[in-house]
Amino acid sequence: MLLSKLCCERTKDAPGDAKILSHILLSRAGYIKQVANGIYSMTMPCEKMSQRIQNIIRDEMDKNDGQEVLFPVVMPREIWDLSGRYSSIGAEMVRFKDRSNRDMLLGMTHEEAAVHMANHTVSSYTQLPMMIYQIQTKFRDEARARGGLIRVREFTMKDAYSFHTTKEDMEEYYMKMHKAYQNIFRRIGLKRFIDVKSDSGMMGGSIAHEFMLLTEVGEDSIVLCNDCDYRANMEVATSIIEKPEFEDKQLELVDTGADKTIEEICNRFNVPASQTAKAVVFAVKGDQDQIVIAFVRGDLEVNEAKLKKALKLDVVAYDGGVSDVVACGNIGPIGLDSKIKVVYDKSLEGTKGMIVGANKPGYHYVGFNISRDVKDVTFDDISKVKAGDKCPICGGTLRIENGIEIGNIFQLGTKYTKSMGMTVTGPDGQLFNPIMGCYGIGVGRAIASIAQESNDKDGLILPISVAPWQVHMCILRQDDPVVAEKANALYNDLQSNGVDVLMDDRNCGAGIKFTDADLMGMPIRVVVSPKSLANDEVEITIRATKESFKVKYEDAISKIKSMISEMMEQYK
RNA sequence: UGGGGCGUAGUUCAGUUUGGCUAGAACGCUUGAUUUGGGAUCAAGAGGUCGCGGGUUCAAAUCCUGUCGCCCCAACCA
Repeated sequence: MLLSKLCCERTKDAPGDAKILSHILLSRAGYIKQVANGIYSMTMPCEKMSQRIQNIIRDEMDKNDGQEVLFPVVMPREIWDLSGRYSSIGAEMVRFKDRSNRDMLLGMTHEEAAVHMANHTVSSYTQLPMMIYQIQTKFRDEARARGGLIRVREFTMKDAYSFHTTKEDMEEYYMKMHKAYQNIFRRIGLKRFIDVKSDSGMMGGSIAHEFMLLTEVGEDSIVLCNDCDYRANMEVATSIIEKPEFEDKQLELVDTGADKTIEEICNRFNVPASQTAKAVVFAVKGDQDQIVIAFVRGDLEVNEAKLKKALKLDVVAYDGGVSDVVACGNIGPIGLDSKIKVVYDKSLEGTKGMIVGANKPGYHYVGFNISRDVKDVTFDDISKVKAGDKCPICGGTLRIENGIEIGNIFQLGTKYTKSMGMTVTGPDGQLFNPIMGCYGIGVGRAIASIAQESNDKDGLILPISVAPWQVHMCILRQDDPVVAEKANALYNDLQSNGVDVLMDDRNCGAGIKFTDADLMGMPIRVVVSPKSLANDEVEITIRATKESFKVKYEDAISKIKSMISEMMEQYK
């Protein structure tokens, strides 16, 4: 490809609204152009990178007997009614009517389509296990897209669906896909990625893992142990809660004046926050009258994902004032309206000598003993892990990092096969619902992740496994006919030797060419100039290290080819 | 869905507070000359319904109003 003709404009300035590095660099290099909120066009270099990533994904899927298929982008309401998700998914799913007034939708995930396909093709257990996958555009009308390609509304995704006769078979396959995912992320050149246990969310099912790129700009919080390999998404992370013992005293109602916050109470009584309990008010989603109060120890926070799981209810922050609930701010466990649903965190189990609100203006209880003072309490793990907590596996110290979700795998079970009525004849001649797994990777997000992780002050540093071109040739003194001829000959020979080359054939200064080459990030730069040609040499520079050396013109092709295969080694 | 910010040339922005001459700069682009190893110099040039609609005014990029779009924070997020 000749750079002079490439539809891809590099700029010195990033768009004013680009805030994070991957967005800035991909924009400046001309790889992406925003068309609307969360909707981007990709120029040729970006699309080539996308295709290389897709081919690596394909390779790993095919190694696991995946069958590439294509589901429709537009689906009728009916198959989504079967799974119940036509109504359970909100505004994120784009719905519309076709010309004959039928309800249609844009695919945001394809479990329904996968089950529909499998249901009409598989009738015997002898056809299982089977995995089908596609690489296709999805549309999710996100409440807020952000960060360039990090979180978009329209994106290319690989989604795979496997069908099994037994749970054991599904679990075994799940582990294979887990391994395939690690291979994919390593092969596209990501370094700081990990897998974490995650919440299965609205996908349903039991076990799920997310693959995360650790980066400060990540939207997810990940809990990691410094001493063992425990790691989990904040949504499901647990820790060993240390429980300091406080003296068991008689329950006493104390006038605490205007003091309300944990901090004020701690100061008044000179006690640690862990000797208090705090109440956080929620309401059931869609019904602000149905109030839920979560009690956690004063030094902890409520983890909403865990709370929802414990309640088996979707809750949201209560938007009314606290005084609507108990007529004052001092919410406590004693004497609450029985209509209010109450959840206690495990951190409060067995506690004595605590200070809690009294549900009475200006008063708190001191000496609260939960097993003595409250009837029929059950405890759930609903608190958030904090940095410095003890690891639930080894007792080591936990830390928290941010991450971008780059892939996820779910053990779905029979959620979709059952609801959509997919049955297969088993070995015993009886019908059963196949057990499913599903596995997703966002291709655009992978590109953003590479850009986010692999760069320096001058621009992108693309791994050779995904770089749109392996070699970026710069011709200095394009106007010199000898140089131009030699450069063109090298360009053609490299291509006929199977090397992907981008050649900067513009008649402009060296600085401009080097700056653009650095920004665009191809792994190998080859400079052809009068200076080097005077010694019958060309200059080769490695983008990642800026290491530079000269080779004889006639040796250039073999040297470059051997460099490429050497560089490719680590992405095999 | 709350809160905040922004919309002026291909790009990044100034100008809006306090209405007033032909709407500006830099980068990019075109032409010519001189240049040519880390974003060159000189000269000439093209490029704008100031997001869109309505209103106030002798006069609107500027004030009022409606609307659309974009960004950030929070909530949400298979």
